[in-house]
Amino acid sequence: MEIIALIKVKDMKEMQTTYNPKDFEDRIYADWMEGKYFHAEIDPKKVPFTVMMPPPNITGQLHMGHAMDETMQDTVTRFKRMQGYSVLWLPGTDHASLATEHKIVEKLRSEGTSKENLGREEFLRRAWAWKEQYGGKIIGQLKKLGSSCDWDRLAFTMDDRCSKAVREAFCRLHEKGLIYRGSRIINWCPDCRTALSDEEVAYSEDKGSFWYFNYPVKGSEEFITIATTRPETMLGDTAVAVNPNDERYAHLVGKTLVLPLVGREIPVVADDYVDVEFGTGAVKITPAHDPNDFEVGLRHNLPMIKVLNDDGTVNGEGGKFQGLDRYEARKRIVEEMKEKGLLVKIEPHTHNVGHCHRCNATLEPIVSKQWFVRMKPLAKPAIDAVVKNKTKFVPDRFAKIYFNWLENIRDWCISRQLWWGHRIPIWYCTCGEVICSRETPSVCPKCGGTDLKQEEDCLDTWFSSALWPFSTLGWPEETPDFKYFYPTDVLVTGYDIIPFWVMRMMFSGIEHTGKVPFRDVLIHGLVRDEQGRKMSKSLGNGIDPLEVIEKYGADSLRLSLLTGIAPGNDTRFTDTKVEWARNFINKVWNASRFVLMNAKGEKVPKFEEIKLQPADRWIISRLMSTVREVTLSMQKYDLGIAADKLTDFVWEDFCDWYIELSKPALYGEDKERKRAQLGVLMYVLENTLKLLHPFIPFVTEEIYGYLPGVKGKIIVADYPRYNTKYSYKKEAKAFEGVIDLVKTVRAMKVAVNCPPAKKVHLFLVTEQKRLVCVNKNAILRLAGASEIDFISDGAEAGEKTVSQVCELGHLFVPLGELVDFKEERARLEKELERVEGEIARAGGKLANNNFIAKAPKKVVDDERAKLEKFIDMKKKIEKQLSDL
RNA sequence: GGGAGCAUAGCUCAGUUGGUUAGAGCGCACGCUUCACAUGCGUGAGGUCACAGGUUCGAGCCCUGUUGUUCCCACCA
Repeated sequence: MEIIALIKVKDMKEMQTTYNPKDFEDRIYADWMEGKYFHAEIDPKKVPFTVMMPPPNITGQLHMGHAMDETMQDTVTRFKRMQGYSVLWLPGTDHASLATEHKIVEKLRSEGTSKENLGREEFLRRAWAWKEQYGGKIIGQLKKLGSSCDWDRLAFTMDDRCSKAVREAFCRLHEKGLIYRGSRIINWCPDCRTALSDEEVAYSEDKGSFWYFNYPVKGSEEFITIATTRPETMLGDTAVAVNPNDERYAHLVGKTLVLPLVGREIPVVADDYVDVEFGTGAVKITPAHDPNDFEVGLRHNLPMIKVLNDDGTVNGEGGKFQGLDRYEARKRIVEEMKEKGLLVKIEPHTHNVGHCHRCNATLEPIVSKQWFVRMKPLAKPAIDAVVKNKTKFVPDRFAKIYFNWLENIRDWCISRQLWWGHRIPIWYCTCGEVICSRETPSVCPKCGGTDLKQEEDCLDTWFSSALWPFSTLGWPEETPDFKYFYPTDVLVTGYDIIPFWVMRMMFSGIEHTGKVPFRDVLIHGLVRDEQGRKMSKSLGNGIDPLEVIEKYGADSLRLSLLTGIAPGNDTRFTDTKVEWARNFINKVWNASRFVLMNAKGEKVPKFEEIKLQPADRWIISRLMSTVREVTLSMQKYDLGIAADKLTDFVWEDFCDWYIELSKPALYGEDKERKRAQLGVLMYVLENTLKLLHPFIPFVTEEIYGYLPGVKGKIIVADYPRYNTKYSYKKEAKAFEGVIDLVKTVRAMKVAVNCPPAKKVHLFLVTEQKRLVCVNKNAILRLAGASEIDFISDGAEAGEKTVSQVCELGHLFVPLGELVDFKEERARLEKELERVEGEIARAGGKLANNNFIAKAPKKVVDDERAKLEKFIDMKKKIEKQLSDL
């Protein structure tokens, strides 16, 4: 027997009796950093595997949703790294233009100043300081979680790399005519004072009112009654529309109205857009402040009168209402209309109102000159790529959501009236020339003038995020990184981000690089609170991942986030789940400790040279099928299933059974057998740790360090491979009989209230004598028995026995005074009833010719075997009943 | 109005391409100071898989419909 190692175990005293993550998590992470294990190397001999971290906003700190997102990515990348891929997980943060600027503006306000006071330059200086502070905080949190990302390639959406890519992408789109500037109705946030894209609007059902106003018809006593939810916009009315088929108003079409309070003369127009059934069937038309009215205005060539300033106050068009806030103006207008007798009625009305997804202010649709990306030509290839499976959604139902968005997409408003962000690379010359340039131009190419002014606006933050999969790799340069790592392999993100980001990366990647940016999109759900509510600031129900790490350790947090989850489904975060995870890891810790303690000072043989016993083959077989199942699940990104299979194996098979089964040998006299036993324990432990590592990296690395004969770190160890040589299917199946026997004895003892400590004598009618003999000591120990004897008939077990049919045969246990014949009879009868039910079920199936003819042979054979087994059981139980 | 999800044990959820007697955790009951672990061990109770049809030899799983529920999108001023 070859000796692989004298136990090197750092003194076992170092391993505490309970798992204490604080002892090692930070140290382990530092070791990984030190060893540069996260750094991705361009290695032509390896296959690259690339994941781009969705860059967290620098607005604050990581929440539970991030924790899950990052854990999933880390688990996948660690798995792939161990499988031998050249793994790049590229981390970064997002400047989050609007969100960050909003926060800084708020902060300035609390300091009694404003961004206007500071000026653009000083404001940007502050913003960069903010970035340093919060960006750094986020990175610290990612490290706490155990994220194995390549910090050498850390990116920021406004760093030089990304900025260069943004300018390139903008200019290319502009040159192709896919970016234009125009006056359109856009969503305007009067608080943030910027335009927003359609995707950034959050609608909510708000309670409001419906005001009915009379507009007098010019040169007549007649009125036309309109209804509105936003009276203040009447200042900008340039028509009233009715449905062309509406007989009530047919005579008024073409007539002129006098707009109350303003005095402007406006026409009555006929337009299909108007719903006869709704309101009064007459709609005031404010083309400058309503998207539908805007369209009506275009069709009827109506003037557009903008009545609101950027901050939501009434402008000069509003006459005496000028300068009032929109809501104050609303109040005054209603009052005046009432005074003039033009207010017909007010009805309560609930309607969907758009809010700024950042500051929640009620948005105003406003006509404004903005920059847009023409979406139709870009959407098409992005749809095709998913149709053709070049990019796959996991689970695939999210492809539908993606299609839904792209098929109904409107042009993307990309300009923001903000300072923090990528400034649009457009310059205006006094001669009227508009220059789009990658570099800051010094002269106008048209007139040669040098008085060039750069566009004040910034780009939507998602414009730069859209380039993330390749801008971070150096695009537009054909850098070695770009060539090796792009396209990326999988994008991991939540379903709520599909319209903002996934979709935009898709069309941007295809447009700019000619390739889809990622092969798979792994979509996960939201992390909710214990009651299933979304975690939010306003509810105050958010749980800080760092607090959980502080209390339970990062591994526990990670495992709790990955167990019991199904792809794409929301999950609830509960304390009991983390506790379960902590308990599980403690189990791993103690099982390891047990193996190592027993191995201390022993010469442990190589696994390959051990003569395996049935129990050994059983655990090896279980290990192998676990390796296979876990690997398959991981490859399909079924992390929840993989975690379940793995934890089941570790806790039940390895800890509850195999370790217990191994004790007689470990405590026995036979030194050789003891060493062999240790060899198997060590082998299973080592492989188990490797399988667990992607999920709970810290503790597995820590324990790995204690293993004898192991060199290097587990983070770069080879992932276990399924080996058919060790599948031992038949033997493992046979061994299940031993387990069943032990369980049967235990259950019998409990059934008759036999004290667990009382050793019983077992009598067994079986054909598997050898299997039982080999495992005799383990059986006696686990079942709490004193002796086991083979008999050929139950009578040999004596009087006052209880019996039970089990997989290995028929078990009899004399229990003397404990046996209550009445109870025993009842128990057997209940068992008989169950078995008869099974016989009826299986028999019925087999009596069906269609089943025999159409079901696969294996299914039929299994059913036959089952029937035989139950018939045999029935006979034995009946005999036992008659013997009683 | 359009789309998607969910409905399985008291609670929270798994359930891989349809195929043994539908699983887990927590909780519950009973019993264990068994020399790795009480963050533990053992045994157990608990489910007409929302409802109604259909396809199939066979349905928790596939199809149709119904009900309840959650979410996304669109939106009537």
